[in-house]
Amino acid sequence: MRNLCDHIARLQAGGNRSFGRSPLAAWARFVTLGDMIRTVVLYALALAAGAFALQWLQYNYLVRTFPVEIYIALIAVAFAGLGVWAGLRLARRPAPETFERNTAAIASLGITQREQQVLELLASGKSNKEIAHKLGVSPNTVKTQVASLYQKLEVQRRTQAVQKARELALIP
Amino acid sequence: MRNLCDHIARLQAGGNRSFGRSPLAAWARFVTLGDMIRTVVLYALALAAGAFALQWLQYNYLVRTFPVEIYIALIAVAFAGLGVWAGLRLARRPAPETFERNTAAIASLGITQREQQVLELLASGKSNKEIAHKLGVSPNTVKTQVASLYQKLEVQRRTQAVQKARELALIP
DNA sequence: TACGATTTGGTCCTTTCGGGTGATGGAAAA
DNA sequence: TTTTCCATCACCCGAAAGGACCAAATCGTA
Repeated sequence: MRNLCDHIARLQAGGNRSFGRSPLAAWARFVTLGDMIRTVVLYALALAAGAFALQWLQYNYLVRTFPVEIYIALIAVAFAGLGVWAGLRLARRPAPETFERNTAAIASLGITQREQQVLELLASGKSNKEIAHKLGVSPNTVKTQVASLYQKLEVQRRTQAVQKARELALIP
Repeated sequence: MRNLCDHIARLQAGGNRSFGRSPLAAWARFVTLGDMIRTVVLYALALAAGAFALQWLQYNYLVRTFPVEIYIALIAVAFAGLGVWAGLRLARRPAPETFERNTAAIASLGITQREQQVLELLASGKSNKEIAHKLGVSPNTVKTQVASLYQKLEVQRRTQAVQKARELALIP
């Protein structure tokens, strides 16, 4: 149940420390549904407005004055610009600095809440004694919990534990 | 000379661990000039090809068969699609996983090359003995260098050293 | 050449860490 | 109700790490 090798492949897919290779993949993973819908609606509205304006211009002024090529060029430029804007907006990552804890990994490794707290303090460079003081428990307890963490993470030293926890997105 | 507090403000600006807020800023910082030129040229070629195709269609078939509104819609859709593609391409970050060592911080803290090597191995979870074996020196030497690192980083434990080095972008 | 920085190595001592074992009380599940 | 899991604490022992010294060899530069 606690075999790391069996889990890593699945778990790492859950972490968000690895960014997608294509912008579309990145967008699909990070943009919320509401954000997507808003963007699409905005783009549709802009298209409609543009089309309306073009219709109006067509029947009232432009076609009687300029050759059709200029008309075509204007449409092309306008919609290309709209497309670029929409593309940039779609590709924008909403919150680059957020960190989502890989709860799937935590659950799968059987790491308890208390052990999570200990892990965070451990990763921030605290000693067992400091962690014990901060959590209001005995240093011996912290030792036990740290040892349990080592077992579950399959490491021998605290620097290795920090390294592995960061890889698995257990801590920021 | 080794006062951390005096340096952190300046040094942290040199690290690249903070990503730009707007996609354009991110693009400007990460996309190379060559990449930009290639994208622009590709887009221009696509525009030219589209315009040529439209001209051909206009004088040979479409305008004699369909009303002008359909023609306009086709142009709009085509160029909007082109724009979206170009926008996505422009917004794509070329190498999301790159890490630039904060050499300014390293120099300012007076961290030597050998100490950098030791720091990386230390951060990867190795013990002093393992580091000594990997570098082909005595464990005592590694102890001295690690102690020197602690002084320069103003920390007491190796987990703190890892933490601080990561903050200052001294290591990935 | 002399000086300073770097790299290397050492000793002695204390503290911290890591592994192992065992035990207790409470809460949740079987 | 019994069992299991979690959190807590204790003890021992050895290994690792850390502090405080010292001191060579090397190398670039003033």
